[in-house]
Amino acid sequence: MDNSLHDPFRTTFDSLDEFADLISQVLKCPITIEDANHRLLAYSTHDERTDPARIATIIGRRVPEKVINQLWKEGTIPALLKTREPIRVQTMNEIGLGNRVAISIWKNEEVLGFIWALEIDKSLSDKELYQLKKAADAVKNKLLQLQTRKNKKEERSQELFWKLLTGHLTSHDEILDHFRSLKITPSTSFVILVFQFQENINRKEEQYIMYLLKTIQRLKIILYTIDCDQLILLTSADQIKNLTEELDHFSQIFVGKMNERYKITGITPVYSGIYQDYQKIGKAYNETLTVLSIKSKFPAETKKMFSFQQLGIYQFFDLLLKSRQNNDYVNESLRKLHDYDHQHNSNLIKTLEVYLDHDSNLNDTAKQLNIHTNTLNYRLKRITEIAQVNLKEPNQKMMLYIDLKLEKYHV
Amino acid sequence: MDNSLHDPFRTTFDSLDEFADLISQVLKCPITIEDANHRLLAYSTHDERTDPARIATIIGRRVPEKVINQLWKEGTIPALLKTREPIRVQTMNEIGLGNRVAISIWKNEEVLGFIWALEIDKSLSDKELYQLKKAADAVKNKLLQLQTRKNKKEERSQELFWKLLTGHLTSHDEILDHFRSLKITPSTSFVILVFQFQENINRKEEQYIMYLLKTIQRLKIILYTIDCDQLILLTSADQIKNLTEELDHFSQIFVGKMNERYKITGITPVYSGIYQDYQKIGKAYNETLTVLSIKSKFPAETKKMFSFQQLGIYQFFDLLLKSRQNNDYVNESLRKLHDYDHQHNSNLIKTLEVYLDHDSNLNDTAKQLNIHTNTLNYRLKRITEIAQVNLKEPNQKMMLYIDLKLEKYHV
DNA sequence: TTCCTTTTTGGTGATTTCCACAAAACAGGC
DNA sequence: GCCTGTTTTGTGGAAATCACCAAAAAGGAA
Repeated sequence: MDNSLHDPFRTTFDSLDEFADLISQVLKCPITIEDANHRLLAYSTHDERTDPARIATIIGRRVPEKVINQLWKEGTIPALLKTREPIRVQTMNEIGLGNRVAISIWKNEEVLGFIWALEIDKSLSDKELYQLKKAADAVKNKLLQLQTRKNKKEERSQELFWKLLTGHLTSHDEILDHFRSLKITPSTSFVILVFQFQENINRKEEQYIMYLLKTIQRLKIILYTIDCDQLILLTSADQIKNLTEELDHFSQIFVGKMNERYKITGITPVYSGIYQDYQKIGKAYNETLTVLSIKSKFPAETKKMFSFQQLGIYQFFDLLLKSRQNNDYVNESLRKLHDYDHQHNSNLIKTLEVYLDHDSNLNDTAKQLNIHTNTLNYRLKRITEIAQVNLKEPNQKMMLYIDLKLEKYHV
Repeated sequence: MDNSLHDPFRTTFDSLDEFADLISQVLKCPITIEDANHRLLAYSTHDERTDPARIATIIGRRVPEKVINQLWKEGTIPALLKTREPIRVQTMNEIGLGNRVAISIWKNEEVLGFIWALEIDKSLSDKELYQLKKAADAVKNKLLQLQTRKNKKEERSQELFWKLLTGHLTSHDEILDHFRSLKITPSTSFVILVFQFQENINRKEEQYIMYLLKTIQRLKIILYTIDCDQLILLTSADQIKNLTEELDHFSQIFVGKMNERYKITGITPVYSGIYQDYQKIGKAYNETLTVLSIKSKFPAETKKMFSFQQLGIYQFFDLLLKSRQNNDYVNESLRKLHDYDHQHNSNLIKTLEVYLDHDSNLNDTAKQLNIHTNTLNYRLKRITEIAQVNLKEPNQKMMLYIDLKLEKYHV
């Protein structure tokens, strides 16, 4: 029938792969179907011509991160998220991407996925582009089904995650059973990663987050959930050499992209230590909450600290602050230095603080203060005289450092 | 009468000075009368011959400390405290002491004071020594009167001291009034000094203590009292350059002499910071009690710390310990190092601790550990690798130090 | 045993720290 | 203004630190 010629996709099909092959046959080019997060859903096998980007996508079952990044930068993805029309992409050799056409799959106002058609030897004609659009329309219900199935699984895994976070699962075997039933391979060591947002996360932002989590492929995320203004992740720490660096990097990318792509700012990343025992997920989660709480109290000093470990002395800061305030104790040494500074317009306190901040390194300190090394030496000598302290005693030194930092919060 | 010739001292006299002159006339030599604590009570003026030690005693209204020390070492004072017979002392030029005879003044089993007779040109005959003994007997009642008068004053000053220690006197003027009425000149700055004994201080020990306090002349003691197993002193901090050193020295002498002279051991000295405001005596006292409490909890690490200031980080030690135990947190870095030490029979933990104890000084640390500097350097490099820490970050370093110390108390 | 890795020790030279001394700059009081 | 004491900067030399390399010693696994 003429009708069937006009729309060859008005037919039933069992699997998405079958449908990909159908499109491929009609358009005479290799076809790939992805979900909204650039995970591979199906690909045609009928046509063996392809390019490196497509191979990588099929092998990894998702579009490589650098390809996604490039497509964002260069505008393809933003365009696909706006229009229902096909978008043509020019060859980008640096990421192994040949000429192709993409179209987004829509359900109401939401993008469910994408269809990619490689233009290996020839460009698609306008008619073929129209057919592609029809294909995108035809596939949407299938994708919707997949999505709801995935949503159900997601719900179950979120439930599991919350049980773990709140410490409701105490038996190791029970936990492993849950993982198995959700087809999650548990890792031998893990880290809890929390992103604190400035405001509660709404539906739209949640989609952005999911998109980013799926497309940033640096860390393996086992479970995730959202709680008001927090994004909580359970990530695997297996086979990562420099974990701290990796976590820092991941957080930085996440925060950076949330900002540049969606203009969401003020996200604070924080992570727990590494744990092997899944019963300790609750503990790890509490650790991150503690870090967030300390960071919110002392934002300036803890700016560059993201884990409990890194907090160092700030782990105890509110405890110390409270103790000092209760005993209304003043560090005599610091008082004397303050007095001296006041009377002589000097800045011994500042000198001491910078010196201690720089781990008693003369060169660095002098450089930071823009003074001669000998001047610094002289000042330090004066400090030991006036404050009656011995800067070679780690104990006294630490107390000075801590009291210096505490002073800033004496209201 | 023959009787009066035999005992020329059976007579009444108004003042002790008058009596000293009487003895001097009878024995034909200069006479000095001291109380049990070697404070000058009276001296003869009839005979102008004398020696440097006597001059110094009269000028300072007490026997100089070094003279007392010498007389203890050389056995005179211990002998005087045992026998009621006169004791002869040979010239000791190094302390300006000429030949002389001394006798102790007894009331029942207690020594109330001493009479000194200088043998400038001639030695006292046996008859004269016998007369000296009679003089000592005659003067005892006068001394007893003085003592009870002094005791009353002491009682009043102790009462004042307790009021100050417990913070019952809040008005500055009121405090000054009390001082004036007790004829005590208040100093502009003071320190509370507490000696913690191992057991309650009994009557005999109290006498020893009073004796030592009166004879150690390094610090000016304004008020003192005894509370069960504690000796509490209010000392002036005026006109002392290096107060800490002075306090350390005083404590050391006190503890040393209590041991060598009276075999009382296990005394822990402790002192407060310097305060100007007499209303803060209570605060200063509490400070010393805190120090004592911390020292009793962590005796090994706080061995050489005697003031709150010196405690440094140990000021918070029990707070930190409690916090760590509550959160059952383990420092990952230290755990890794411990693991490594265990597996490889190494001693990175020890190395790190000594290094931190020595304020990151390579030379000192290497010397203490009996290893080559390069070995130490190598180990430190390994430590940073294994523990994943940056030893140039004061924050991390401090946390390591603190956790290292805390570990020793994880039971 | 040999082989391999880890650890210790030694040596060298560039850089940094520490110390003493002195000249110059500066500030405050008179 | 001048005087005095404090602060800054400069110089120079001894000691310490740091970053290398390399040889020797130790310890473990095949």
